[in-house]
Amino acid sequence: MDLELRLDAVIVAVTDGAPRLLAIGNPDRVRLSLPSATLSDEATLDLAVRAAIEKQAGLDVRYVEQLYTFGDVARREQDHRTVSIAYLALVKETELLVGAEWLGYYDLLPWEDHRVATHSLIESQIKPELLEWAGESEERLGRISVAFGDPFDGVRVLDRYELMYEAKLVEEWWADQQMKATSPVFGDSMHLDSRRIAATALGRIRGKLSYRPVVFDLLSESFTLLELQRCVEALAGVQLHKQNFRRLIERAGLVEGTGERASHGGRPAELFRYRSEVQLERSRLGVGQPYR
Amino acid sequence: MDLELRLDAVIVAVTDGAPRLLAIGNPDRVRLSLPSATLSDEATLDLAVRAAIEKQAGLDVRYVEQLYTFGDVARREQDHRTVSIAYLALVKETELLVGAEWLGYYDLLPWEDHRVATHSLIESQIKPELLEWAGESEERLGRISVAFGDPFDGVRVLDRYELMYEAKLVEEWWADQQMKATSPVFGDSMHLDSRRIAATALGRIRGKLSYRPVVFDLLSESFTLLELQRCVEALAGVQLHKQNFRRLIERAGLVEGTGERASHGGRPAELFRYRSEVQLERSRLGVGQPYR
DNA sequence: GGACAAATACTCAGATTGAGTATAAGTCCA
DNA sequence: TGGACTTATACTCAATCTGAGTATTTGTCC
Repeated sequence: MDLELRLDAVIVAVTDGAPRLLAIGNPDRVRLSLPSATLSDEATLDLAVRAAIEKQAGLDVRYVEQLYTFGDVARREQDHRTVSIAYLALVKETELLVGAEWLGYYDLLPWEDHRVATHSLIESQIKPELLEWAGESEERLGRISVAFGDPFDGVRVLDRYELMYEAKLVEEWWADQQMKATSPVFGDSMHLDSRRIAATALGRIRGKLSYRPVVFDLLSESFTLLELQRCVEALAGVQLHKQNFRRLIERAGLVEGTGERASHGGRPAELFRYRSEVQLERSRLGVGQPYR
Repeated sequence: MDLELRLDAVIVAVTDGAPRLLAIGNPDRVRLSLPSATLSDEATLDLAVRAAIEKQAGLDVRYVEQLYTFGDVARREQDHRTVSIAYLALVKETELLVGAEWLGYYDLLPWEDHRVATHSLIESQIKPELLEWAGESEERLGRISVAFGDPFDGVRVLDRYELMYEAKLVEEWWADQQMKATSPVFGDSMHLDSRRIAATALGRIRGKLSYRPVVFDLLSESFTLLELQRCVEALAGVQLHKQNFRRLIERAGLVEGTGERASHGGRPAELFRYRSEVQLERSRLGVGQPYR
């Protein structure tokens, strides 16, 4: 069997309260896909990924983490296996080279953003389709109730995407069958597995949020507590309770005031910076998830 | 650069209150290593791993999960890269084929078992060495205090192994330099990266314990609550408070009584079985960690 | 100088957690 | 046959954490 090894990267930034990921044009000119590179001669995989990103996209990578290795035999071409090691990278959004663009995460996965009235999208459009697909199957009904159930579990992004795929509710399913969709599909599609990998990445970020200080790799050097909160909310896809959020941040000792203040047309807020020393003090950090 | 792709498996079982992992003999006849296979023609990586394990070891694999993909250029042989996709598999311990054996996890990583008086091993033997290695370095001191600090964070198994490695406290460091150890080393060593991968696996299991029902893949069909607790304790490496443990198990609805009872020389306990239906009911399950 | 926007300060009930005490129901052996 | 011993099971309780508020301050912008 023919074998190919690639590195794929989900490069994430948060701007204007929306998480975005970097996508590049594709030979087929239709769908975008994740940036991808062949494995170079660097000593470690992490270094190879960083090098590839900095070369291809010219971005200053703050954080890199291995996501998952995908290696299914391609649905379309048998007798050929692409093993792709997917990485998650966090950056600050900047100007891009031509050929690349930022996609809104919630344009790809609209059912993941619960800051807005996504509830109705799920309840009135998605769930009926899913339930029809499930029929009497206990197994399917169970998966639906866990993935889309109440309380909504933000981390299960991949579970939800896979349900959508199996229920033919995303264009990728139809593309994999080399068909045109004949029933409604949701969210903007991407090339091959790109959207699935992006879903994996979002789930990972949401999971880490609560016990690792990942947000700070997406923010500027200094920020107000509200900006911090908005960034977390964008990633988690939920609105948080301001007072409780602050209580937590303070208790965790994650940030320190700079003394300066920023004003955006309200009472000016103090500017804070991340105290990177906490990594050396405490073990479990991060800006939890619930405290709605 | 020469490139090779392999599948490695950390096959874990819990017997007599001790977590164990499967190791196989090695050509060098000295150190044991993890079972490993080349990638076969199965449609997915998971299937390839299952097939390899069932063929090589004849075990009934209950659960399989991808761990991590390691791909550093070998420290010993330059110009050659082995990319190994490591998997975690959970089984019930059974008889083994010749050439394979069960290793006690805490023989490999003695500093991980806090059910016994490991505290003194760390405080009196390991920490002094680590501190000497750290010297004045804030970064090193911080890592030590987080990895070995109080409260002890069970999940950071890999962090601890890596500190031990960097501080030359495990035989693998010396082997990688092709030297004989001239200062004390801790735990039984394995071939190349095997022990590092094993450490990754234990960390993963401990992490999952609290939100996925992984224990049940290691237990028999029916078990007493104490057996369940002992199994969790073995993996977590901590002793738990019996009453609080039971309170949690009941609240979670993870198990149901079978009506039968088992006696081991005390008041007979009721036998329970895992309610696999919970997976379809609730989202966040598992048998938490703390409730000391 | 008022309307507005956001920050900051407190409060409070209910749930969760860590740690016990008390008692029941078996086995084992002298 | 009846302790001694083991383990199960039932409750209790204080401290803390969480979710959800209310009230007050301090700026900016017309």
